[in-house]
Amino acid sequence: MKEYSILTAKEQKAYDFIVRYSKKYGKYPLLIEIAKGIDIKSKGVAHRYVKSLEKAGKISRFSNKHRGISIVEKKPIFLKSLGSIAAGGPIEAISDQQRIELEYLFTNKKSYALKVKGDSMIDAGIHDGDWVIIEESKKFYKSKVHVILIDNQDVTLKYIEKENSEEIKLIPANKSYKESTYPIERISIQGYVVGQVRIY
Amino acid sequence: MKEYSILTAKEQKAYDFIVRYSKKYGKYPLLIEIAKGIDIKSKGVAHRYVKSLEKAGKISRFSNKHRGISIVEKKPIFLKSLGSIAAGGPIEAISDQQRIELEYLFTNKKSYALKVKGDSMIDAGIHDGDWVIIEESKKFYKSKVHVILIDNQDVTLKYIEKENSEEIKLIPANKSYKESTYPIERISIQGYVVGQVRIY
DNA sequence: TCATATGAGAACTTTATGAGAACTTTATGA
DNA sequence: TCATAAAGTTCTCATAAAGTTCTCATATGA
Repeated sequence: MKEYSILTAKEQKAYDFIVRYSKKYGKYPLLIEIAKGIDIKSKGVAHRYVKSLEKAGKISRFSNKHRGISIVEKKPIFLKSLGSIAAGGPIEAISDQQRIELEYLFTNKKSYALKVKGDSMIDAGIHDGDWVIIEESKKFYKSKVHVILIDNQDVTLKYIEKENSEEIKLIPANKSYKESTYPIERISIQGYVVGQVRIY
Repeated sequence: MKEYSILTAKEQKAYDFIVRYSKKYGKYPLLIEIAKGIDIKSKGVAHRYVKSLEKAGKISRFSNKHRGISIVEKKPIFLKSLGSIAAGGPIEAISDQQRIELEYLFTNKKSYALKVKGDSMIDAGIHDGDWVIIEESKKFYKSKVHVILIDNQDVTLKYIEKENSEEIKLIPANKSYKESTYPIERISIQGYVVGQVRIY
């Protein structure tokens, strides 16, 4: 029995048929119709494919019901809007535009997430235990928080400034911490923070 | 058997073929197709390369499955490991468990998102422009940040304490702001903060 | 010479696919 | 309600194709 979600050729064909049928007739097909639709004669075999599709999460089924199939819609990451809560307060509902922005943050192939330890960036609103979303970059920007690899060994989150042609200054966002200066060759910029997430 | 991740010439050729094939056909190749693709005749040898690629972390496999190969993306949505970046720094990689937690945060049916205006909760790490994920609740908890509707009109984010049987105290997380007390009938608790997101 | 990389191909195991019988459950009409 | 037809479920049997493991063999460089 299958344990993964890659479909075989026939499973894919069966799935495609179910989608086509339901769009055309507004209802889901019988097993015997699926069998005919994928050029086989046995409804038992059709049933086997239907069970595989269920296991793969492509459809859901109501056991024993006639036409007891339904297609599973993929649910994207999205957030519901505010609904009944009145506007005008210190919070506002999220627009579709912002929703897309958020979706991008989590699906962008060039970014990855790191969990923060320590509080050296607390004044930038990045707390111990938060996650930061990093976009890869070799360059640095004055206003962004960067992921920096020091001596190919230690990783840290800091603001960056160019001290002179051979040195770089790393600036924490916490008054209890000091700035530090490193020669360029000891520093490797990994990327910068594009997002931050906290789970309570 | 190999213990390191440098590919031999033929392994690289096999990997390149798999990438090309999957882009061209939208599915992964059979062993015999890989063999042909790298100019050899033995599917047994192709299998040996495929196993090496798996060991090197370039692909993953579903044993015995036809076309049971898939290419490992270097940067999945939520990074599995830090790669060359050593541990011990102030950040750490995210585990699958945490990834599920995050996914839940955004797909949970009972929660919604609000955008924060103002800085009354800044000491709790909730800044102006952040989004907070709210889980609906009529009850309140001393340690949680709540969404509160006042006089059915104004919405605010505050900590809550019970002052006495008829009054409730709303506590901001910002020393510049004062606590305020309201009679219970003017207050409606909407939910509490379970997550927070910031886009830079 | 020894370890490694490479290749062929046989032998074996597992998967993918199909037919269809036998049985259970559902839908439906009298 | 109840009988019956229709649909869903489970099962065995079968076969081709694909994956896996293995031995044998050659070449090459340290």
